[in-house]
Amino acid sequence: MTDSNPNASPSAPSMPSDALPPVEQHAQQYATVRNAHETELIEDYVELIGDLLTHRGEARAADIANRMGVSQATVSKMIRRLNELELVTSKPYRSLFLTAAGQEMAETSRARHDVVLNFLRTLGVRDATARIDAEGMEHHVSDETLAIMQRFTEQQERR
Amino acid sequence: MTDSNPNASPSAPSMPSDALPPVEQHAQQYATVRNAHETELIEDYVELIGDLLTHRGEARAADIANRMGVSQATVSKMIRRLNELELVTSKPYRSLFLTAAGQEMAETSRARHDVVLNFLRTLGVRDATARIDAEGMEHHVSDETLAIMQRFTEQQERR
DNA sequence: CAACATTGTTAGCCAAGGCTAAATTATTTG
DNA sequence: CAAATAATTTAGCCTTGGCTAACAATGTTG
Repeated sequence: MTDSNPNASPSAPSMPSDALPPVEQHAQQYATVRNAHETELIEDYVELIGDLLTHRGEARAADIANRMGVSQATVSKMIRRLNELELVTSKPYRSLFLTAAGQEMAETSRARHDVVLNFLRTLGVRDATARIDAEGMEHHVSDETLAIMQRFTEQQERR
Repeated sequence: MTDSNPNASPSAPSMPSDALPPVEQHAQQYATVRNAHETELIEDYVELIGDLLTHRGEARAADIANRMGVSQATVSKMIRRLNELELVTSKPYRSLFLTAAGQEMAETSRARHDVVLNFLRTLGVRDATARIDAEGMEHHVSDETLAIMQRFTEQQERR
């Protein structure tokens, strides 16, 4: 057996470079990230479809492809998946709609996204940068952290 | 052509739900995220190997597998990739070492990781949560945001 | 030092998420 | 309303990053 001393100095509260966390905790961190990766693309598509429906009245595959920056073929394949997951309904060659589950996911994602984006802006990050960072961070922020970000943003606004 | 009005109300500074960003910017956001995904696993492995070398003196495939929470076969395959990318050197059945490029990547990743982790702690996020969130956020935080996080943490500490 | 346990590698499978090229369906317009 | 254009889908390819099972090398210990 290697790694026989799994938790040398479990928490050295804010030093430059901590010791390694206990094996189980460490593995849990990575597992959480892998997990997030599985759902995040799905959420991004659903969120985008929701936004297109809200702001444009319809969500066409071509628009999604343009905004995602991928080929139409990729979008078409993805829509099939979203259909299987019962997040969208679609008739061939027609615009998309969200199921109830899809709408809920879209709203949740949108809300998280907004909290993160506004938090970054409040911190003083430039708008374009904040948008890029928020897109990536959105799926990796726990509910706990999200709540703290929200509170922080509100406090700053109340100045 | 659909989506013919690409930038209705380009920036409404901090309202609950913004309008859609211009198509090119929107595509850029997603492209940045996709890009990050390509490198982040590599960086996580390299960072972990660096940490194991620092704190344990050696980096064995079994330890990596345990800490990553994946099978040894997966690690073995990954090590081959890291070798091809000239980030690590390895002899069969022996411990790993980082090349100069690998060391640089490990240090950079570690530094980013620490900034994000300490920022979250400073915000008031619980340690275990902060560790999980930092692991995911690390690869999606721009240099600009990172600098702001660093400054924020330092300011709070100086109270 | 032989047997057993641990560690590492290889082969072969799978799903996801990209792509291009070709075929099909809708829509617009001369 | 026919022809041209645009949108969508399908087929087939590729890479990544997981997995299990079988095999090979190394290390440990009775």
